[in-house]
Amino acid sequence: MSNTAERIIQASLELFAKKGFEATSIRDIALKVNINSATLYHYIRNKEDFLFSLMKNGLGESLSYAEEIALNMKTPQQQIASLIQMHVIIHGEKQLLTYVTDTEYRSLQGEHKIAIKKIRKEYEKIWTNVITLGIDEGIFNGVKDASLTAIALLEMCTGVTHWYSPNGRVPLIKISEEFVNMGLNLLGAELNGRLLTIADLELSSPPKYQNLDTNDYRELLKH
Amino acid sequence: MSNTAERIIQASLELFAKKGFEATSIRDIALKVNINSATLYHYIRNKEDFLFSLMKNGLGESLSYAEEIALNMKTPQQQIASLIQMHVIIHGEKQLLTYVTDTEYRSLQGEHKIAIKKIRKEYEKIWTNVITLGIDEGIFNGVKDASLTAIALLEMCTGVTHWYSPNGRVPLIKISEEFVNMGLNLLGAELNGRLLTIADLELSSPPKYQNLDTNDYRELLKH
DNA sequence: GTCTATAGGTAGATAGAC
DNA sequence: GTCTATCTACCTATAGAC
Repeated sequence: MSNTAERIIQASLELFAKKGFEATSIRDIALKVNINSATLYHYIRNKEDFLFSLMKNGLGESLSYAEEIALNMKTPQQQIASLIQMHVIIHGEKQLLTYVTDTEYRSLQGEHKIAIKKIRKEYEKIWTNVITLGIDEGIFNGVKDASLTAIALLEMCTGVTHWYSPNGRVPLIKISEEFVNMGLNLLGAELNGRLLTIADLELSSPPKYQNLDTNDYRELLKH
Repeated sequence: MSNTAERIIQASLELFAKKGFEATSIRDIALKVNINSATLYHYIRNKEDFLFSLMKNGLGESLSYAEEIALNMKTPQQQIASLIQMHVIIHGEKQLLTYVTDTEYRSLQGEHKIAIKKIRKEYEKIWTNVITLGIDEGIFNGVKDASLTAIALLEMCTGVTHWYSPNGRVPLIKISEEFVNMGLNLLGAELNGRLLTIADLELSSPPKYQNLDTNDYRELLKH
């Protein structure tokens, strides 16, 4: 795969994140990559299809991680903690992609919009199921409505993509741990009469999501 | 103030929310209001200035509510509970305005961008201060980093604007109460060894933010 | 307060040469 | 794989009549 393809993807993500998809023109991307705008169409079918590929790729990866966690982690506490940590780290490490994915849904059309909505729903369903299980088993005693709780937690964690900076005061791994603790608090997960924390859980450490920048971009383009 | 002005604002909010600001043309708005696109410029200076006015108005109202809460509520528990409830209800009742305000920051330019950022920071500061106070007084024992906690809570509550539906399963007032409970859990606010809930707090009830649709639109337009 | 007409520019996308 | 040239459509905004 050519270097030009990777540069197109990187430049597009930067522009889409900074200016927004609609405000970014084909010529803006071409200028940043230092190619002619007509050359872009050798790599992409059209602008909207390109956005769809980016979003599908980003969401698909998160979904497969979530499925793996739901399968491999034993207790609801470990499952929700791992989901939170994975979600936060991905939204920090792959900030441009998650930011674009989270903000440009409106620019999708027809079947593309339906397909992305479906992936989102599957992802959310995994969170809801884990929380439902935790409530039913009497582990999460601070909440009653699993759907509402899942959506609240998801929005809280997704928000990381809006404010996180790699140069910020708190490193991403620490942020992810604090978010796990806040999540466990929110759920009312207790251990021996005190609030459960991430230190009480045996999670795979360090999480394998930490280095995600070696992406395979092949599926994002038309060839 | 003419009826046309209100219809312009309503149509614009609907289009900006559905398609996005950049994807909405002056002609789209004019068509929806059933006027010529040139007539629009009798009411607005230009498209970007109009967006700024909408956002400034929306954020300014939230900020003044937050200032009132910080001033009138006595304890950090009451303050954060009221802030959460107010934020959630506003994001449900004024969904179009908050949605546009929360998603179109990128389309602002120069001084407008700076001004909106400043209001956001002031608003966030109120939340951070309340949480700091609660931590210092030993009331919020589940968190340590007030800034991180404030931003997490804010993102969680702001998310309501993305998924809330007036026709949904749970009424807005109930959602706001659940969010207060989740927020208190997250902070680790306890009472006699158990998690504090909204029922333990004496909040003004029903909240005055419930009916907000009688807006004064005068400041949003150029006259 | 609303219109017609239009200026001046940029948009996404394609044809076809090399 | 990259370019020049270009089509058609649409964009924001304004001038000026009524």
